[in-house]
Amino acid sequence: MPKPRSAPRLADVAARASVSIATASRALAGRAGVSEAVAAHVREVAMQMGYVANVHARTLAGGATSTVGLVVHEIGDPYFSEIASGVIGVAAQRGLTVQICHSGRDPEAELHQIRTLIAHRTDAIIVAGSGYTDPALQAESNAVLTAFQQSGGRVAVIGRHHLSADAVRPDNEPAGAAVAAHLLELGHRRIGVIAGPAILTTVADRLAGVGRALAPHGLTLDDVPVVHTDFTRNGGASGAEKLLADHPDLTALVALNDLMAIGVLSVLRSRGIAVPQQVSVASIDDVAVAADLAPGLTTVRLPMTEMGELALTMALKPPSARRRRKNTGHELIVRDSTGPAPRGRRPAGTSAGSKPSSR
Amino acid sequence: MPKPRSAPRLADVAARASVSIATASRALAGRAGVSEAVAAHVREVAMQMGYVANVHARTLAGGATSTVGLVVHEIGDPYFSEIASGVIGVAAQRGLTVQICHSGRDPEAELHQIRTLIAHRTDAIIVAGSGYTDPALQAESNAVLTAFQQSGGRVAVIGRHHLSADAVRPDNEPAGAAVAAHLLELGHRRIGVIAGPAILTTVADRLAGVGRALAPHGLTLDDVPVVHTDFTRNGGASGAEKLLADHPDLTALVALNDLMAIGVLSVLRSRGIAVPQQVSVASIDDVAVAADLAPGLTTVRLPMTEMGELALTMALKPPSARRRRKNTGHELIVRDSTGPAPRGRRPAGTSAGSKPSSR
DNA sequence: GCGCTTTCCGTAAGCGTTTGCGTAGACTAC
DNA sequence: GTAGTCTACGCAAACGCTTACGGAAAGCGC
Repeated sequence: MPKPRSAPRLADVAARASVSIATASRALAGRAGVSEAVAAHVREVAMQMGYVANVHARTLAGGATSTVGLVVHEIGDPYFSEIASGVIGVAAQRGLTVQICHSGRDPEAELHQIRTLIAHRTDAIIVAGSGYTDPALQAESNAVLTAFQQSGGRVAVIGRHHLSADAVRPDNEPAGAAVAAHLLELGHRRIGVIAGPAILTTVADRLAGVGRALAPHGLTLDDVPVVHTDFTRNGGASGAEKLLADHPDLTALVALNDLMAIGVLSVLRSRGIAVPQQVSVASIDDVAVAADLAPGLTTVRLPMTEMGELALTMALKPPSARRRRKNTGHELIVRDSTGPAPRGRRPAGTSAGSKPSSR
Repeated sequence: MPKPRSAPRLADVAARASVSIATASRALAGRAGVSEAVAAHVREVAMQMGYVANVHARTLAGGATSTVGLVVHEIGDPYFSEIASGVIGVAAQRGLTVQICHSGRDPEAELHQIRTLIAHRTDAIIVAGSGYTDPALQAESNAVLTAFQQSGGRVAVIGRHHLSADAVRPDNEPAGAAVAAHLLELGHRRIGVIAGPAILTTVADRLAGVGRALAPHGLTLDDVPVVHTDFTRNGGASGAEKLLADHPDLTALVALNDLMAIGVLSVLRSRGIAVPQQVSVASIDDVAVAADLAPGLTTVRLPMTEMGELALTMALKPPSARRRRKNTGHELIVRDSTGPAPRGRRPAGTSAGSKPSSR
C-alpha cells in the first residue's frame, strides 16, 4: 500500500471503477439508474478499498444520519442502562447507532443535551428520563423538540412528559397502587413512603397510585409519612433513616424505586431490624439485581428493556398525525422483603405468619 | 414568529447581526480576529435565535466531530454501565457526545461497530470490552483502528487487547491473585473457580492471577476445578451447579466477576448452603450492588467509572509516539461472603471463626 | 501628514455527499 | 432510414460550515 493517508472517498472509488461520482453514489445506495453490471463492479471496488461513506457529508447532502439520540438521567442507574440496552438492541438491528447523554435530572441540562442531539441531526431522539410535574420546566425543551419534529425529526419519550411526542408510558400509577395494595393486604397500616424528588412525574404518579390504594382502607396520603429525597440508593438510605427516626412505629416502607429500596434495606440491616419480620420493604422497577438482594426484594416489575425497544420502534415508524401512546404492563413480584404486619408494636421475635414466596 | 421552517443557519445569524458569515463563525468559535464588541453581539443574536451549529457541516469543513465512540459488550451489564457513566461524564464536561455500541462479546460484531464509528468520523474511539486471547480475532479490527489513527483519529482501549492504542489496564491479574490469596489465608484449599469464556483476556488474566496466588501453597491451576461458562449471572449460576455436582467438597468458590458471583450466591441460597459458613464466595469488580447482596459480597474493587474517565482523558490527549499505558489500582473488599474454611468436611453448624468485616 | 504595521472584517474556496437535470447511445416502431 | 422512447450515465449545484487570503480602516513613529 503506497499511501493510505486518509480514508478513501467516494471520488476515489469512482475513479478506480472508472465511473462518475454520481454513478458510484447511486450504485452504492442501490438506487435505480445504474445497470446491474456497473453497480456490482462499483460495489466490488468499494469493498476492496474498504470504503465507508462519510456520514457527515451524506447528512449534509440530505441523507439520513443513521443515528438516534437517547437522553437518560444517568446511565449508571440500572433502570436506565436496561432501557438503553433495549434501545441499542433495536438500533443495531436497523443499522443505527445511538448517542447517549446524561441529563442528571436537571431540566436545564436536559434541554442542553436535546439541543446537542438536534445539532447532530439525529434521525430520532428518545427522552427516557422522567418528566417534570411543572410543565414550565420543559416548555423550552418542548419548543425545541417540536421544531425538530417539524423539520422531519422523530421523537419518542418514555414516561409522562409535557412534550408533544409519541410516548411509552410506564404503568407508574398502577405500580404504585399495586405495591401499596400488597402491603395493605398483608395487614400493614403504618406505612412510610420514601419518594424521590417531587418534581418528577414518575414520583408523582407512583405516589398517586399509593394514595389510590390507600383509599379503600379509609386512609389518604396525608395519613402516611412521605419523605422526598434523591431517587438513588443513598437517597433511599437517608430517607429510611429520617422515617425511622420520626416514626419508629412503621411496619412497612415503600420505596418508589428499587435503587432507593436497596438503600433502605442497607439501613435496616445495619440497624439490625429484621426484614420482613419487623419491617417490610417493597418498591417498583424490578431491576435485574432485585431478586438477588438480601432479602429478595418485593417489587413491581416494569419491562425496562422492552420499553426501550418500544420507544425506538415507535420513533422509527412514519409519523402519524396524532401522538401515539403505548402503555406498558406491570406485575407485582412478591419476594422475601415483605411479610405480614407484626402484631402489636414491633415484636422482637420472628412473626409467625406464613412467608409469601416468589411467584 | 413567521416561519421557523428549519433550524437557523449560521448565515441567518450573520445576516441578523449584520456581519459576514466568516465573522459570525469566528465570533461563535471564540477565535481571534474579531473585536470583542462584535463578538458579543453575534453571540447575543445567536442565543436569541436558538442557533446551534450543524455538526455535520462543521465536521465536513474540517472541525472536530465533538463525538466519541464507545464499544462495550453490553450496556446492561453494570460493569460496562459504570464505565460508560465515567466516559459520558468527562465527555459532557468537554462538550462531547458519546455514541455507544454493543459488541456482544463477538469479535465480528465488534469489528462492525468499529467500522460504523469510523464512518461517523468520531474524534475518538474507546473499546471497553475485554480483548481476545487469540490475536487473530482482532487482527482486522486492529488494521482498521490503525488506519483510523493514521488519519488523525484517537483510540483508547480498556483491558488487554491486541490493538495498538493507548490502554487503560485493569489490574486483572493482581485482582485474581488478591481474591485467591484472601481465600487461601482463610484456610481454604478446596477452591473452585467459575470463569467466563476462555477466549477473553480478562478471564485469562484473572485466572492467571489465581494461579499465581496458588503457587506458594504448593498448588497450581490444575489442582483446582475451573469451569468456563458465560460471563453473566446465569453463567455463574450454571457454573456453580456444575462445580457443586462434580466437587461436593469445595469450601470456596471464586467467580471471575461479580455478575457471576451473584448467580453463584443465588444457587447456594436456593440449595440452602450457608455462605460463608459452608462455602465462601468471592469475586472481582465490586459493582455498585455488591455491598447490598445477601450476604455482602467479598470482591476486589476495580474503579470502573474512573477507568472510563481515564480512557477518554487519554484518548483526548495529543497523540504520543509510543502507546501509553495506565494501570488501575485494585483493592480487596472483604464483606460477609467469605469466612474461615470449615474444619473437616462441611460442618452443618456455624463456623466459630471471627467474621471479617468490611474495611 | 506619509509609509508602516496592526487590527478587523469580508470574499471565496473547499469539505464529501446526494440528486435534479441534461445528454449520449441503444432500442423500438413505422 | 427517421423519429421517438428509454436507459444509463455524467455534470454541476446544493448542503452549512471553516479558514486561508486579501483589503480597508486605524494606529504608530518620524
